[in-house]
Amino acid sequence: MVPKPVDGSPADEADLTRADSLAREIFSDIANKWALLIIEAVGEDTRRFTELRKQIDGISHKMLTQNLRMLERNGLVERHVHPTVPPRVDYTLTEPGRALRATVDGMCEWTRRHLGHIETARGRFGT
Amino acid sequence: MVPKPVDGSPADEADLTRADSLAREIFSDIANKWALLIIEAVGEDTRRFTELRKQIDGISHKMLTQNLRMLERNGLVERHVHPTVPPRVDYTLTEPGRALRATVDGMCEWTRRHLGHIETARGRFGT
DNA sequence: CTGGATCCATTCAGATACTG
DNA sequence: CAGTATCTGAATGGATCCAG
Repeated sequence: MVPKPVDGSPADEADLTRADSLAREIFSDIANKWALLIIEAVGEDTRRFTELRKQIDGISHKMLTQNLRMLERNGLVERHVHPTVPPRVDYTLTEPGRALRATVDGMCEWTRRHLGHIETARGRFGT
Repeated sequence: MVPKPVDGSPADEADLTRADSLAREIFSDIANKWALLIIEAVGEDTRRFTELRKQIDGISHKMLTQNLRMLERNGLVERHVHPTVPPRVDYTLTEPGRALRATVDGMCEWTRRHLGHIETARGRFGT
């Protein structure tokens, strides 16, 4: 990510470590199962809360809201509340969100492509 | 990943759900902070246990071994034990591991590119 | 040096109940 | 429908000790 806090010039050392720790924090946020699956699930469309809940399968009400808030906080998804009754909330990816999704697509594609290799690797490993 | 268990032809339904659940399991394995950071850290080179430990910073002895075992089990890293004393163990990425690393690179690049956007998004969000 | 095992605090995540 | 809050068991992760 950022090479390493090898030791910078005293002047911008603080900035470097701040940027670095921010990067690590963001990375930790998004490098989790649910966040990535949610980003995948929203896709190019606009999705409602319940749609996402059904689409992701296995995710709990709590984890979905929690991760959606986190993604919103980091500016990856946008939240549109329609002041109707019953309420309707639409989620869409922001531009950075869509950019991230492209790389997540890569991971999904990777998973599909290497399913076989992984299965045999597990066999050799002994479970 | 795999669209959804919408309902397949009875014949291969079992296979589909098996492949699907396997894919989800793998995705859950690798979509975690440490696994991705380790893959990044090993890179094109061959790395020793202690090198990784120093390079990743923040990772504990336990998490490193645990994740290395998991990555090995899934055939993403290879483990070479030199029967010397003191022992020396080298880790390298397998071909699938390197392929995955390419997509992880994308995520790192993404993080760098959008640091600014995220910081301002957080400001607007109110923390 | 590498790595397993154990103990223990913290965190996480599911279930449930309650609002607008 | 969407979301918050709380309670509780389960999983996580760090520290430490031991071994080849």
